[in-house]
Amino acid sequence: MAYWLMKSEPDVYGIEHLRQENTTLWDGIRNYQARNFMRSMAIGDHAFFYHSNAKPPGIVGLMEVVETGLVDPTQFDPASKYHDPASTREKPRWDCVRLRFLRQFPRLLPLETLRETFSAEELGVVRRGNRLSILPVPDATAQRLLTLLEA
DNA sequence: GCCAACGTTGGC
DNA sequence: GCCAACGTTGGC
Repeated sequence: MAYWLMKSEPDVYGIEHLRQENTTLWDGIRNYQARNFMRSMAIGDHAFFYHSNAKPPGIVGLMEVVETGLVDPTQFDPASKYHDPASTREKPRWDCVRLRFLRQFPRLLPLETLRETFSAEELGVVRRGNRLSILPVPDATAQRLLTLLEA
């Protein structure tokens, strides 16, 4: 089972929303590297929920991948900010996964603490200027994270 | 294929 | 508001 880190702005879609909905389609990803990471996800993988553009930014929860290889419907919707006129139903460019709420941690683990604890190799999100909204988390890092988040 | 200009993410 | 770190676009 692999671990991932997935960013979302809490004002747009935060852990509270997921807790209420139980599952969500992680749509709107328009970066090929992030898309390719989603494509390599497997059902049962776990993902850390990261609040970006938050005060402070940090990890707040844990999710489970419950469906993979889903077409992102927003690419066909002219009213959506994620509309992609170059994408066709025959050859969709963007896809997504479905995630299920597993838990919300007792406290947010701030980026500042992550920077003090992990190198950029151990946890890519601590790299300055990192813009990737989906990142793989090495297993050893994930285990240390879970310990920190329980405390 | 190169590269300058421009756009986006996201921390601070 | 600023800026770092990219990704994308388009002229050539």
